[in-house]
Amino acid sequence: MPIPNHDVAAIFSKVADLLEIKGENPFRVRAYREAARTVSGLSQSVADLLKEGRDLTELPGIGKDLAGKIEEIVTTGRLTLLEDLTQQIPGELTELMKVAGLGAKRVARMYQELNIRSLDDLRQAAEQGRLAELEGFGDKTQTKILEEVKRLRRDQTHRTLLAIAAQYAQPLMDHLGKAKGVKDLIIAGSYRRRRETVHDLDILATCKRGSTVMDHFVKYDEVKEVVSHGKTRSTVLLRSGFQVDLRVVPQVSYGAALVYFTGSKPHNIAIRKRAVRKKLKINEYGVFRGNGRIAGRTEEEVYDTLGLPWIPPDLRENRGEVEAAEQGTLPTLVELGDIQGDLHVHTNYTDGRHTIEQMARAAQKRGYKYLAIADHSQRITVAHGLMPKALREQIEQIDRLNDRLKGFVVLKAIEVDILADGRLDLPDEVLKELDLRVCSIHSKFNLSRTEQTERVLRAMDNPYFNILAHPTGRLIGERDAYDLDMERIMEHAAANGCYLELNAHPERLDLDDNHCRMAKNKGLKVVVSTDAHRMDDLAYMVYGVGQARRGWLEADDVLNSRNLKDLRTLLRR
DNA sequence: GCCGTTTTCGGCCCGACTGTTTTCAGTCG
Ligand SMILES: Nc1nc2c(ncn2[C@H]2C[C@H](O)[C@@H](COP(=O)(O)OP(=O)(O)OP(=O)(O)O)O2)c(=O)[nH]1
Ligand SMILES: [Mg+2]
Ligand SMILES: [Mg+2]
Ligand SMILES: [Zn+2]
Repeated sequence: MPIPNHDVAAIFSKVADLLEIKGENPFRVRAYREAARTVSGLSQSVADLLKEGRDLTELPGIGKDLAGKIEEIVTTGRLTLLEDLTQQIPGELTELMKVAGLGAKRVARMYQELNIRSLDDLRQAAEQGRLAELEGFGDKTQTKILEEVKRLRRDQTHRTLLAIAAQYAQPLMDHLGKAKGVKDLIIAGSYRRRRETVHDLDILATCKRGSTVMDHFVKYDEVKEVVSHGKTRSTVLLRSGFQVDLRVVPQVSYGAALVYFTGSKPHNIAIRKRAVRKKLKINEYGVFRGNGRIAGRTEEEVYDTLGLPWIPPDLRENRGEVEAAEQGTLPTLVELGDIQGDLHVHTNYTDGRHTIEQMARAAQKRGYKYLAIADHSQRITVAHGLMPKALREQIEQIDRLNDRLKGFVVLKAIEVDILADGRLDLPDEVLKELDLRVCSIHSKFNLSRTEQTERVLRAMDNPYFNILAHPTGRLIGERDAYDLDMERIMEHAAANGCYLELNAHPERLDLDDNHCRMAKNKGLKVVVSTDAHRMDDLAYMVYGVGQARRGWLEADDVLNSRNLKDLRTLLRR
C-alpha cells in the first residue's frame, strides 16, 4: 500500500516542529507546515500523482526542494532530514508542544536547561518547582503548565464534529444574545466555514462597551475555566473541555473582524499579502491606507478594497478562491434550498425508525419533491436487510402511498450491498423493478487497493447500478477510508452514467470536500443524501450541503437539485 | 523553503493576552 497523504503530512509537521524547536528560520518552518496542510488537503495521494508523472511543484507552496522530499518519502518511506533532526534532538519533544501554553521556544529551553523530554519529565519538574526557576518562567506559569499536562492526559484532545459543536453553540448564543448592548453576534471560524470538525467555537460580537459582553460571557453557566479574559478577546473552556473564543469589536469593524475571525488563517494571510501589495493594511479593525480606515463595516467592503468580490466562507481555505475571485470565476455554490429530494433513507422495514409514509411526509414538509426509500438488502442481517419478497411488499406499499400523495413522489430504491466479488446482493430481476439503486460496501474493508477498486468497478458494470453510497467508508475520528483508487472509480462512474454520494451524516460526510471538488473536475455529479434512519435525520442535509459547498459544487453539480423529470433522465444508463 | 504587475534576493500578516518583565518575549487567535 502506498504511503497515505496524512503520513506524508505528519512527517512534514514533525519536521516543522523540530526545526522550530531548533530555532530555525520561522519562514522555513512555515513552509513545512504549509506543505503538510497542502498534502493532506489533496484528493489524490501524492504517491499516485508521482506515478502519473505529475510535477508536484505545481502545488502551492511546494517548490523544488519539498517536491524532492515528497518523492523521497514516497519511494523510501523515510525522510533523511527528519532522521538527521532526531539525531540532534529527541523526536518526542514535539509531544510537549501539545501542552497549551508551550511553544517551541519554551520546549527548547526546558530541554536544554532541565533535560525535559517527555510529559512525565515535565510533570516531575513542575511538581518539584524546578520549572519556576527558569528565567522567564514563574510560579504562575509552572502551575498552569502542570494543570495543562494533567488535562492533556485526562481530556481527549480530538476535534469535535460540526453537529456536536452546533449543540454547544445554541444555548451559548442564546446566553450571549441577552448581554446588554450587543449588536451583531455570529459564530465565525471553522464553524462558519462548515468544516467537518472544529477545534473550538469562535464567536464574534459587536458592542459599544465590549467589557459588558465579555463579563457576561465568562459568567455562562457551562464555563468550567476562564483561560483568558481581556477587553476584546476571551477564551473559556466548557465543562466538556470544549473551547470557546469570543472576540468583541466596535460596529465599524464588524466586517473586517468577521473576515479575520472566519479565516482560515492561510486565507487571511493571502488577502493580507494582497493588501500589502496595494500599499494597504488589513487587520481585524479594518482596511487602512496610512492611518485612515477605508473599509471595515462589512465583509463586502473589505474584499472590495482588494478589488475582489465577496468570497463565501466555505471557500476560504486558500485553495484557489482568491485567484478565482480575482478572475471572476468563483462558483455559485449549491444551497440547501436547491435540494429537491433525498435519495437515500431507511424505514422501519429494516433498521430505520419510522414508516415509509412518515418519512415521506417529513420530506415533503422540508419542501422536497421526491424521496427515495433505500432500505438495506438481504445480506445485512443485523439491519434486517430485505429479502426479495419483503422488497416487493415495500414496492406495493409505495405504489399505494404515491396514489395518495400530491406534488410528491416516493421513489422505490434499495441500498444494495456490494458483495466481495463485486456482484450486487439482489438478482437483476428484482433490482430492475426499482426506480434507482444505491450501492454500497459494508464488509471486507481490508481488501487491497486493487481488489477493492475492482470490486466497485465490477459492481458499476451491473446496468442497475446508479449511486455509490458513502464511497470511502470513513467514519470521522473512528475509521479510516478503505483503500480505493478514487480516480479510477470516478472516471468509471462518469463514463457509465453512475453517480457518487455525498453521505450527509455528520459522522460520515463521505465524499468529503476534496473529493467533491475532484468529482466536479471530472464532470461527475454528486448526490447529497442523508441516509436518514428517522424523520429528524433528514435535517442532516445541511451538513451535506455544507461539505458540497466546501467542495466548490454548484447546484448543477448536485444530482438531487434536479426536478423529478430531469432526475429520471439522468438516472437512465 | 517559497516566490515574483516593483523583485531571482529579500522579503514573508497582524494583533491580543499573559506573566514576568522594567520594556517585552512567548504563545495564541
Ligand atoms: N491573520 C491571522 N488570523 C488568524 C491566525 N490564527 C487564527 N486566525 C484567525 C483565522 C481563524 O479561522 C480564526 C479562528 O482561529 P482558530 O484557531 O479557532 O482556527 P479555525 O476556527 O479556523 O479552525 P479550528 O477548527 O478552530 O482549528 O482566527 C493568524 O495567525 N493570523
Ligand atoms: Mg476555531
Ligand atoms: Mg479559536
Ligand atoms: Zn444507508
